[in-house]
Formats: sequence, structure tokens, C-alpha cells
Amino acid sequence: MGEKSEQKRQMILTTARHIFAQKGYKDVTMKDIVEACGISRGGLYLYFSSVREVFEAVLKEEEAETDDVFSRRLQEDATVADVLMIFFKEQKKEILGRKEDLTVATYEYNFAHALSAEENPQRRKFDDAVQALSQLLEAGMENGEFYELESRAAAANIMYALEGLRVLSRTIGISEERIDDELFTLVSGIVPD
Amino acid sequence: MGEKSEQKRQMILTTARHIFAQKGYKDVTMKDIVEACGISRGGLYLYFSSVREVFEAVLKEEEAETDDVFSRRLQEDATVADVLMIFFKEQKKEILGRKEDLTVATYEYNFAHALSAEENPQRRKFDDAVQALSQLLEAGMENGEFYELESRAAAANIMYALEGLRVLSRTIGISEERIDDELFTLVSGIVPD
Amino acid sequence: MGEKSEQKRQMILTTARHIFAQKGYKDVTMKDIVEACGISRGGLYLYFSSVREVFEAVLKEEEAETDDVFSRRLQEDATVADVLMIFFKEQKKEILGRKEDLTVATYEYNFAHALSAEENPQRRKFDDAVQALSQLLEAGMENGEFYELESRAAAANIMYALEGLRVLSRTIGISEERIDDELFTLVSGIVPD
Amino acid sequence: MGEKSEQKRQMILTTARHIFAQKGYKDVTMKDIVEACGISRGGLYLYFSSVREVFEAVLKEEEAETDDVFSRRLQEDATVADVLMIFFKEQKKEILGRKEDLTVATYEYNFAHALSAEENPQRRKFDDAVQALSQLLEAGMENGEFYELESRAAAANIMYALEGLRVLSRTIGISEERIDDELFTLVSGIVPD
DNA sequence: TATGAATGAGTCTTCATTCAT
DNA sequence: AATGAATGAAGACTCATTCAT
Repeated sequence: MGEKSEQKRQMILTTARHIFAQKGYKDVTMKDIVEACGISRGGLYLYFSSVREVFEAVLKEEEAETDDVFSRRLQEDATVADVLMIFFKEQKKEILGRKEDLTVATYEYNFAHALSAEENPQRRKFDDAVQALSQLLEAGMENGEFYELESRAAAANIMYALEGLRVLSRTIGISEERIDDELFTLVSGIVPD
Repeated sequence: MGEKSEQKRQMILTTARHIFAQKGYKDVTMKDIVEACGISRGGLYLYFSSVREVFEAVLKEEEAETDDVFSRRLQEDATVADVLMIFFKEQKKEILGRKEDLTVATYEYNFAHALSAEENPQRRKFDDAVQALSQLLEAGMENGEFYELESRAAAANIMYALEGLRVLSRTIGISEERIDDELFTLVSGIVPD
Repeated sequence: MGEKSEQKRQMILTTARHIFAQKGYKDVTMKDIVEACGISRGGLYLYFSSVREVFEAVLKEEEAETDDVFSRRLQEDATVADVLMIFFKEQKKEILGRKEDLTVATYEYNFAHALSAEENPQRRKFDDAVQALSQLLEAGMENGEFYELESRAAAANIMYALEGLRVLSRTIGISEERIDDELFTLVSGIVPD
Repeated sequence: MGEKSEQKRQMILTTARHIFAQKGYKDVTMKDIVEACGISRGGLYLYFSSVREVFEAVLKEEEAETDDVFSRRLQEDATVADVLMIFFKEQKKEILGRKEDLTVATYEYNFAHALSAEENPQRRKFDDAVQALSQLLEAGMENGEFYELESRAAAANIMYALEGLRVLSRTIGISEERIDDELFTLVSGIVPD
């Protein structure tokens, strides 16, 4: 595949990402993608042979672009608590769905193609996040900013609650106030004051 | 609609429930339902005019059958902690998806037909559960079985975490061990020992 | 068929007439009739076994009710010209479609079931009208109210022109002014002044 | 759409024209067209998305092919009366329906989709014909071939009568003799002798 | 007579996918 | 690499008509 093709592939993925963000996963058709990209039906098939493949490629891109929030932040000079607050702030934005995101599409994708836990890339991503958060908590405990906690369990608990907020905000709807309340509850369990 | 048709309606709902439990919501077609029920295409339309209508009727049935876990249990002679444990045990079973359930179908349904929070019946159900759990926690605090907590916030926190477990077990997959760990964490936050 | 059934049959025809006047012939379904009449599907079939049969019965009723305009009027004391004017006035009303009428339905029915000229009842109706108009013209000529004309040809010509107006007003649309113009032209060809 | 598709579009229209001429408008289904054309269901939808669209395209074609009878004839050396006779002869052929025509289909189409007079293309066509005939009459009057008449009114009257013949020949049936009689009547009103 | 549940054929419409160019 | 016309399967939906009650 020449450079030009690579560019086209990128274009397709970028365009498709918008579509998935808007329509989720299950309603997206090859036709949707073809039309949004302004390419030919056959043209799309040269790169991807199903909506599923397109989505998987979009997800892979996503992963590549997302670097670890914590490790990045930890290098800067900021208290551990600051890093935690930044993390929660970003989570809140994502939960609210204010930025174009693939949350619903990803849920739908996972429902549709139940992968074994091992081969599921989101699984690894989640575990990594738990791991990173856990380390952050330990760092906070060490320098006395946080309560003494079972870091692993606390990190997992936080991640479950955030995931609950995320899915509930897309299903039954959660007000910003409720989200703030819960984030406050979570923080209260970690940081004195 | 005579008694016979009422029976048929019930049969359709029962059959459809199985289908939704197996295939979720988005993949189910009128044809699927028709074939599973062994009735004619037109026959189904006498009762429901879309898959959505069928699903909504299934959900309504479900709701009617589900009575409030807590209020039921509280009347029996058991410690509050016992009631809590029973609640968690049932939640675990549901999270594991061992019993034929509509979790995924309901998620897909909600993604597909974003209802305003007010008109969403699942919303009320969730709020009710938070409320009931909150009261249970207060009961436990009063008789000294539980820690002193902000009951409302604690109840919400638990419900969010459980929802997170529920959705994650259908997407990235959660091992029974992990579920047990999290339930233990949740219980530890409430009951001393 | 008892008296009660006869009443029901009448009710069906009356109701169906409204439907045909509104929707024409080709779009009317047995379902439409059943619903408008508030009777059961099977019930309708006891009286009529197709939309066509219903429509034919409606037409037959119609015919029975319509008595000959001219013979009726001629008995009253009025000039022949007066009778002619009344005739044209009624035609105008019908052409404009101001009264609920079966014009379109009848056209559609005739297009759909091309009958031989002999067995077509509308054919006889039309010929009768030509005949009556012809006699009216002769009466007018005899007493000097009208020009001397080939009465048969003149009557036919008028009826064709009126039919043209009728169908054109339902297809391309004809303004009231145009209708008046044409009626004036027709009258001018008969009555001096 | 390349040249090849343009050809296919033409083929569809030609085939569809036969169907409309045979079955009228209301009974024609997309399936009829698909089968007569020997193409796939989806294939037809690439060109037209409803029977209505097909019919409107057929009508548009028709219009494009039909050039104005009168203007064409007037350039040749012939008496005005000759042109008139040719016009009537063509009208007779059309009224008799000897050539495959869209009369009934067009009526049904107009009944089904009542357009405002302004946007109805047949309306313009009719008005143009009245206008052309009117000019022809004036030409005949000028050179003394025709009676002195109110040309506009006479032209309109003729067109209405012809339309009446046309529709009646498709509904109640009109014998060739009757048509000849009426055409003779019309001519007699214009040309002495 | 009358009901209305049930059937199944018929149409419409959309898509994934292929393939000649 | 790229195009886009073409196909046919799949699903939605509506009706005329029948039949047990």
C-alpha cells in the first residue's frame, strides 16, 4: 500500500469515526460510510470488507492516540491530588458525552461481538487504567495526601462506579448534578478534607 | 380482544422475551418473533406493530412481576445486614448473567431510543432502588449494624458500581472473582468486620 | 333478508358512498369500509364480497334516486329557457365538485372494469340525458325561444363539452371563471341574446 | 451516470410506457416494471424510487417528443381548413385509442395526485393547445375560410368537447360513428359548407 | 346473522457484496 | 487502485379472505 492509500485509509477512519460517534455501531452501514467519505462502494471494500472491520480499525487508532493520562501527568510537577482531580474532570466530560465519543458505539460493538475477555482490547485498556489509578493512589498514600486504602480495590471500585455513570448517562440519563455528587463521594473516599 | 387473544398475547411476550434475552434488541426482527411463535406474519401485527412495541410490552410485564426486593425482605425477621447480603447475592447472579436476562437488550433499546430522563421507566426503577437501598442503610445505621454514612450518597455509589459491573461483564467480561472482590469492597464500606 | 338486514345494507352503502366520494374507487379497501361502518370484517362479507360489489350497489342506488331533471322541470310552469338555465346551473355545481360526488370514483371504476358499451349503466344514463336535452331543445325551438338547430347533434355536443369540463376540473383544474365562460358559450349557441 | 446507464434509463421508460398504456397507472407496481424490464428489484431503484417517479419521467419524455401540431403544419402550404382537418383526424385517432396511449394512465395519475393547476404540466399543455387552436381559427377567419367567431371561446369549446369524447370513449364507450358525428358538428360550427 | 382472530400472498424498500471496466 | 452499476436476499407491512364460534 503506497503512501497515498495510507492517506485514504486515514481519511476513511476519520470520517467513519464521526459516523460512529453520531449513530453508534449497529445502525451504521457500508453505504453510510461510502457516502460520508465521498468514495465509491468498491473503493471502500479495497480497504475494509465490513463495518465491523472499519470500527475495529477506528478503535485501534483510538487506542494508539490515547496515551496514559497518569504517567504523562505524573512527570509534571503537581501534587498527586491535582492529578487525580484532572483525571476526574476528564472522566466527567466523557460521562457527560460533551465531546464526540465512541462510548455507545463501543458498547454496541461489544454486545454484538462478544469476545473472550482475553482477546478484548478494551479489557486490557480497562485493566491498565485500574493499574495506573492504583499506582496513583499509592503515590498519594505515600506522601500523605490520601487515606490509607487497599489501593487495588479502591481503584477498581472507582473505575466500576465511573463505568456505571457512563452507561447510565447514555441510558436512563444522569444529570450533571448527580455526576458531581458521585465524583465528590469518590474523592471523599480518597482525600481527607 | 377476548380471553383467547390475551393468552396469545402472553405467549408472544413470553416467546419474545427468550429471543431478546438471546439476541439483544437490535438484531431482533418481526420475522424472528413470528417464526419463534409459530404464528403468521399478519397475526403478530394484530398484537404489536413493531419490534419496539413488543419489547416495550415485555419490559412492562417484567416491571409488573418484579416487586421491591427490600420491602419484601424487611418484613421477615432477619438482620439488616442479612437483607443487604441477599441483595448483593441477587445482584451478583444478575451481573453474571446466569439467568436469562434482558440486560443487553435493554441497553440496546435505550441506546436506540434515547428517551428523556423523565419518560424513561428504567430511570424510575433505578431511582427507586437507590431510595430503597438508602433506607436499608439507614436502618442498619440506626441499629448499629452499619457504619455511619451519608446514606443517600453511599446508596448511589453502590448502585453505580453495580451498574458498572453489569455493563462491563457484558462488554469486556468480568470474572466471578473480580465481582466477588468488588462486592466485598462495597460491603466493607458499609459493615464493620 | 329480513328488514333489519336491509337496514344494515343501507347503512353500509351510505357510509361507503362517503368513502368513495373522498378517496375515489381504487384506493378504497374492504378494511376502510369495515372500519367506517363499525362492523366486523365477516359482517361486511355477508352483504358484499368485494369493493367492486359495494361500489356497484352504491351506483345502482344513486341511479334509482336520480330522477330525470328535465321531465320533472317541464311539468312546472317555466319557460324552456328557464329549465335550460337550471340544468346548466346544476351541471356547474357538479363540475366544480362542491357537492360530495362520485365523479372520480366512477371514472376510476370505469377505467378499471372496462364494460362493453351495452352493459354499462352509465352509458344508458348518458344517452338518456342527451335524449332529454334534445327534446328540451326542440321544445325551445318550437316556441321560438331557441335558435333552429339540429337538436340531437347540439344536445350531444353540449353533453360532450360538459363531460370535458367535468374531467378537466378533476385533472388539470379549471377555474370557476373558465367554467362560466364555457357555459356562456354553450348557452349563446342556443338562445338568442 | 455514464452513457450506458442513460441507455438503461431509456429502456426502462420505454418498457414502462407499454405497461402504463396497458394497465393504466394505479395498478402498476415496481414489480411489474422490474419484471417487464428483466432487471433486478434493486436495479430499478437506482433509477427511480417509485412508480410515480417512473410515470412522471415517462410523461416528461412524451412531452419532449410531442411538438406542436399546428405550428408545424402551418408552415407547409395547405389551407387553414386542411390543417384543421388534420388536427381533427389526429384527435379522432387518439380518442379511439387505436394507438397505444397514456390517456387512462394520465387520468388515474391526476386523480391520485391532485396537483395545483399551476404546477400541473398537463394544464400548460392544454392551455397551449387552446391557444394554438385559437390562432388557427383566427387565421382561417382572416382569409375567409372560417365563420367569424369569438376565436378564444370557440377554441376552448372545441377542446372541452374533444376531452369529453376522450374520457367518455374510455368509460362508457363511444362508437366511431358518434365520434364522427360530433367532429362533424364541431367542424360545421367553424367552416361553411 | 355476526364476530374478529388468523392466514399468507403480495409489494415496497434497503443493503451488502460483486464485478466488468 | 478505483468506480459505480447490478444483483438478490432480507425484512417490513398491508390486505383480502376464511372460518371457528
